[in-house]
Amino acid sequence: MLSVEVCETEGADAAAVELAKAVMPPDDQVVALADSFKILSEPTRLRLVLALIGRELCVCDLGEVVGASQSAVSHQLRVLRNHRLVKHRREGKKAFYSLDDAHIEKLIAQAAEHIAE
Amino acid sequence: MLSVEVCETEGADAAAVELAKAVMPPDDQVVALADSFKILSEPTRLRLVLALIGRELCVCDLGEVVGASQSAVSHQLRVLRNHRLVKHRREGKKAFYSLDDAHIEKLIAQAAEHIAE
DNA sequence: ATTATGTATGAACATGTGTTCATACGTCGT
DNA sequence: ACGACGTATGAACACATGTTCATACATAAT
Repeated sequence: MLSVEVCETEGADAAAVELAKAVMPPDDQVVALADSFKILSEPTRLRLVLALIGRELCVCDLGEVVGASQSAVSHQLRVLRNHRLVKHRREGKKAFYSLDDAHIEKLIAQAAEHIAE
Repeated sequence: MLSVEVCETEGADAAAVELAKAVMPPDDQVVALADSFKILSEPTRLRLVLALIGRELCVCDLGEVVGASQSAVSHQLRVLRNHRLVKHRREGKKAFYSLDDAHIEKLIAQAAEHIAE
């Protein structure tokens, strides 16, 4: 049976190991979960999301709010877009972005509590 | 006054920009928040945390559960330790790790909801 | 003391990723 | 059609980071 090397000592809590293995989500779910966290793990992207809480902003304005270049903002917005965190609407030359995921704000609030420790 | 280049058009919603700037948390808080997310953004670390929910495991057993080498596990455990996400207890040759942050499980649960989309 | 097991750590390496630069695309006004 | 402004995108570059390898440290047994 597939089994990585375990502690040679039988002292290793085999029962706990089996339980942990049983509860561990499948690979793709873990990766997907990690990806979700990764999106908010970059200051620029996190600022973009924070800036969009409660309002709608165009790319140019987002650049000023988060203090990043137009190109950097556009690149990161694409990442957020691909992960369905934001949506955009075109009005003339401008593109207005807004949040597209209701869970995000809760997630951030939850993490903020963790920070407060 | 400090002000990055804004859209030349006055069409840019100046009021929204000011509001967004006002609400934006200070730099160090944003970075700290991003760091929190970053910790859980790597599959191996996330698996370690998931494995430790509800139980205590030694380094060796953790290696088997998450499917990583002893060295990799130890390195990542140090990261989790430095951020106070896990604590460890020594018993003989073994080092038993357990979660040290009550918020984590809620954070993960919250993110899991986001995944379900 | 010496050996064996479990864990920790530093260096090297490979990889992923965020920014900048240059440029292309789209829309509006003239 | 042409120019100006806002936005998007690809390539290159710099940098952060996760893994492996080798090795050191700690504890227990002989």
